[in-house]
Amino acid sequence: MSVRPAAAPSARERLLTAANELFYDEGVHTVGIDRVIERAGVAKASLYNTFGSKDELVRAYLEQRHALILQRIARYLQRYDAPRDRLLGVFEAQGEVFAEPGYRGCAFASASAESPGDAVSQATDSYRAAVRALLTGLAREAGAPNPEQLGRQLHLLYDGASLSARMDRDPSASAASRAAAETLLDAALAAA
Amino acid sequence: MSVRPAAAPSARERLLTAANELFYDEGVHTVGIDRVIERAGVAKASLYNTFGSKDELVRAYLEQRHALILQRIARYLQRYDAPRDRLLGVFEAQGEVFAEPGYRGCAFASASAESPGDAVSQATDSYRAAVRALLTGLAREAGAPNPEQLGRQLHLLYDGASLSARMDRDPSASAASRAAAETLLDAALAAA
DNA sequence: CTGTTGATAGACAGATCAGTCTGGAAAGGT
DNA sequence: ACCTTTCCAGACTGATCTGTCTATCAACAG
Repeated sequence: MSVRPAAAPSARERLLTAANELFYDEGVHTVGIDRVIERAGVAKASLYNTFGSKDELVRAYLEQRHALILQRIARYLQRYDAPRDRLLGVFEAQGEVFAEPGYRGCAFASASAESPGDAVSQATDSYRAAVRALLTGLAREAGAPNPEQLGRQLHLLYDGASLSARMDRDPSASAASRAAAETLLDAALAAA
Repeated sequence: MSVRPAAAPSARERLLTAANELFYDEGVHTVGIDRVIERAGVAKASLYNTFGSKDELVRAYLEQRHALILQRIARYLQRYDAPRDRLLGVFEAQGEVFAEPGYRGCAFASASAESPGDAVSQATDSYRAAVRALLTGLAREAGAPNPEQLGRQLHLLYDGASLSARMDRDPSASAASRAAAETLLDAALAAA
């Protein structure tokens, strides 16, 4: 909202930063309100004035992650021109994320398992629809005869890779998913 | 242990049954000890004498599910002879599970997101290793030149299907995963 | 009949959580 | 200088959770 040049971040921004770190690292359910406001250096009343409830703070946390993830992928795909490379680049971008030291799996999958509720469900549905649209669009650009079908299969790989990277503590899941995506893409193009 | 013909189930059995229903339906973290013992019709002291802690009860719950899931797949695969059909049958079996009314995703993925800890981690690692071995073995029987690689890719699809079926509330994820598995298998065999 | 074993019901302790409320301080516009 | 808005610090409520402990009861072996 504000156009502050480099001033102190607002209470809202500090809360979102703290929530993002704590919720992702330790889990939405494990981390209490007190931990968040302590790290943000903010009064409890400010949190409830700004967000209304913990559920809504969680929603804002997920919406922020949604935006950051898609930005990151878009930035990564800029380095490629060929549609085929751009499609496979999604899985390479995932590999970068997996390799980061604090990777703990898909924030949406974790949050929806930890604390089901309307706010989390809505944020999750929105994120998943965006990923699906991205993959379907890339499949279309790559010339797949049935982009919806290929997009869905790629989404399965995308989900499976994030789950596997977390549960097996193995970032190389992205290499396997990239290879599988390549196979699926080639098969789809061959059938055209 | 006991060889009772059809007598009353032991406290341990009743606890496991209650834990299985409640933990899976509502989440490991959400359901308290009191709910479990109430449904099992068992005293709290009996639970702690039998399992020692909630974490160990969760471990027993996951180990029970591990055994039941693999039994179910094995039973399903008995109807097929051809290695190719048996491999793809894993994804059909998954589809049966997805279509059940109370399906809420992979119990291991949920539990490890909800309550990380040694007991859950160990049970999860064991389950994932078993699934990986199953898929790799089927890939080998089907004649894949690199069964480990194909098994891993199939595991990605298996994980992705369970995550997608839950998060999108769409049991047809298994049809997409089966189709993708078929494509991956054919490509692996063609490369042989 | 009696002593032992194992189960039951439930109170209790100790900790933690979300959310409300009070009281006061700082900042910024007029 | 004043006033309004925003923010901070923290006490407090009521609920919930795991795990322990006491006390009672039933069955059964000797």
